[in-house]
Amino acid sequence: MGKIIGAAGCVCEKLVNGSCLLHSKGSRALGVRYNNLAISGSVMPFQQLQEADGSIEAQLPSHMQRIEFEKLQLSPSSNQYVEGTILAKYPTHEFGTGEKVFKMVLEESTTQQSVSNPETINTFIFGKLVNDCEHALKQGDRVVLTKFQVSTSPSARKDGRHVLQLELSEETGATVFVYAKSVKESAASSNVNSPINQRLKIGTQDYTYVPLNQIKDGVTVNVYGVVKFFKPPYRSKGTDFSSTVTIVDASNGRLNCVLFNGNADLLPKICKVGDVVRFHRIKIQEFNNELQAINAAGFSALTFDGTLGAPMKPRTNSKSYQFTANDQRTVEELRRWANATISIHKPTVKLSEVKPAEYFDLTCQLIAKAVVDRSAVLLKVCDGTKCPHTLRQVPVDMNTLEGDPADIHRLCKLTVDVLIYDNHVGAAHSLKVGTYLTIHNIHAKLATLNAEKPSTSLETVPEMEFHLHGGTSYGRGITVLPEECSDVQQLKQTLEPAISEDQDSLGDLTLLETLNTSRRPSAPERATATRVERCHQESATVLTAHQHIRTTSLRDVLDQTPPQKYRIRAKLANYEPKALHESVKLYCPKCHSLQEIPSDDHVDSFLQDAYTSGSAAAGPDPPTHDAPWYQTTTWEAEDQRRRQITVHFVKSDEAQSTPERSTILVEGVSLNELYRLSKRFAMLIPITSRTKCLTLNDLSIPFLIQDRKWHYGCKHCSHPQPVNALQPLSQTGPWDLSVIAKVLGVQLLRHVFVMRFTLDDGSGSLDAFLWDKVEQFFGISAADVVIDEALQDKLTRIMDTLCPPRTSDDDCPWLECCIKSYYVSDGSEQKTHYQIFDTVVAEAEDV
DNA sequence: GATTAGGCTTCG
Repeated sequence: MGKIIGAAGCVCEKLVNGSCLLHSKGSRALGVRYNNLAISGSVMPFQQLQEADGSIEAQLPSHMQRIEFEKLQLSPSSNQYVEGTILAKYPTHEFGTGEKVFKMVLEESTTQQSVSNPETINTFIFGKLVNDCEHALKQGDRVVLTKFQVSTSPSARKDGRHVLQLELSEETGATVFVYAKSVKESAASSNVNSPINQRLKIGTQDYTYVPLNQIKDGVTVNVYGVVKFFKPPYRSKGTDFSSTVTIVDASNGRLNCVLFNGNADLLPKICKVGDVVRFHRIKIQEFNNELQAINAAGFSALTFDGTLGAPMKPRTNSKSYQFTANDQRTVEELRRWANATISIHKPTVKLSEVKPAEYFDLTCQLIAKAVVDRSAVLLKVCDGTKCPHTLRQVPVDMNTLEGDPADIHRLCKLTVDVLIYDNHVGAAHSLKVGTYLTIHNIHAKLATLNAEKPSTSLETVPEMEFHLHGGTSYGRGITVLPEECSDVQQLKQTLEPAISEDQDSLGDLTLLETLNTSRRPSAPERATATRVERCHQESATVLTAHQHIRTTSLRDVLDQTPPQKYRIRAKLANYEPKALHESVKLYCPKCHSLQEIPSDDHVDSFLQDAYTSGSAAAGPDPPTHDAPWYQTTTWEAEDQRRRQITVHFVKSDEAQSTPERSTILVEGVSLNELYRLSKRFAMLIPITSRTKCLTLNDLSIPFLIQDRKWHYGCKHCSHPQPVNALQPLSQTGPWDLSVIAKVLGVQLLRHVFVMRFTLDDGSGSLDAFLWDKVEQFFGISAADVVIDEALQDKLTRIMDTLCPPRTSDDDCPWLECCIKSYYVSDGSEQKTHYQIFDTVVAEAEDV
């Protein structure tokens, strides 16, 4: 105890020989001796102090005063000293004159208080002093510097450190004091198997840290370790958040820790593998023939960036943690060990390096986000590098995209779409745009691979998509990174130049890519798209995607074999059918069959036949009585046949007050009555009661009319159920079309536009089908246009614009289109067909 | 007041 240990070669000897400091007892005595030395002016330029109880002031001349970094001035007084911890130490450099210099970064430190907002300062050691202490000083050492000089730091703006820097050389009488390790500590750290644990003096409390290879079952211990694996906090199936952390240390020990807390903030704030953690109070128990740790009462965690030289500021939510110089030393040692231990590292992957099918951790900035559906959130993220793969753009409702449109536009070449699924959706929801994140175990999936296509084909470009799948396997999850984290600092450095570079290289057309959407664009979007597109392309149609693909001439399209996809530019020479109402068909999404909408005549005669055959069959009388879920009314039609009309009013609370919103089941009605009733009632289901129970008709006529829209079922794919199956629904309020269809066993047919466009670009001509299943191309609902005259007029106007009647070819507008080619087998031969996709009509701005 | 999870890839 109390021994002064000389450190640096001859300096040490001189110190030991030239002063009577050996065997002194206690720091006060030490202080006096130093005092004497300092006053005598013979103080050695580099000395080690015993780290012991008591403050450093006691060991320095009494007139010396500590000056905090922030109070430093260009001309310091000679009785000032600074104290700090070596955050980084750089290799020695030799000037042409033979003089040596090395640089250190010092962090202001205190011994027994929590460290908050530490300041760092660049420090240069010159001349002979370099020889004295370049090997003796280590990262993590606490030093006291006297008689230093102060100058302005030329690199302050770049490295963010103090605007001043310290310079020390023997000539000016500078001295470097360094705290020596205690004997006990040295013994513990030099032999990790030693039963003597590393004991660190912290204020009034002793904390013992157990090397991981000495962990025993049934005890509660404190440990230090380097994170080898971790799962970011996630909501467990119980009441708590859970986080799994595997730590390792130099003892070759390894410990799986399963941590729970109702507050995710109280779990360790680990950002990446390699972080250093200090856990207080973990309980060791056995599970699956292995020891594992669970957080015990009073558990607290500190997490440190694992980067060498990074600030010693722990991430924690704990308000009262203690952190000593010895803690700093331990963290530094673990950092050094971990950085030299390859198995702990996880390679960082930038977007520019992503390989197909790879799972990796992506550290990035959140540029925008959008809810896709209940199970997925879209994050648009950027890491400052450009992903070389063709990226899948996730179609998204622009109205739900959260983020600065200018940023989204500016960065669209550098951002990737990441789909976040299932249990991660909640976390994704709460992310703020602009945040720095790590998305752990993101999956880079290549959608298609087809290398042997011509370069103009869309298929040649396999699209990469990024998913964060559900579950927590492999640490899947999202971590919000704190600003000061070294990864964020690095990321910022990458992002800034990338962003400014990108700004210049972007054309206006990229705006369209941000508008990429498979749904019908909203009117303002269409208008914007139209304006941009008109200005560049003067096209009557615009693409909703694939703007990066270059245009192919129709002659080249015709020369190539299907299947292919192209971007083309052509004029609409002709189209069919000219009678636009004929362009709407019924499509079955299940069997993909296409059929005409039954004509009024057809429905009328069907209804008449149904009644006639019903009467002729002389079956049981239609059930005219009430049922628990409907009330029945019958009356006679005023026609020659004294036809009986039966209406069953489905009971619901709403029906009592608003007949316009009620549902009726009708029997024995004519076409005219069907029309009239459908105007009055929200929902109408034509039925027949030729059998004992109420049944649907045979799907030759609409099975349901809702808000005047006639809905049909597929004869091939439906398995009609008795209408009584609807009874349970009558309790649940407003009825949903798809639910009714499902309950009644009906496969709904969809209204679609089907037209044939004859396209001509001068190099060639081809017929392409317009198959507008999602009401995208015209921006008009095919189901609505059937019953809405205004929409029919609009459709006519659009077609007159695309293909003006009675004008010369010169007045025809150009159409920008995506088309794909495919084979259709015609029994004996295969014919090539073309279909338009991802294209919408550029609406006139006043529409 | 116990339970949760206890690393080990995916519906999209």
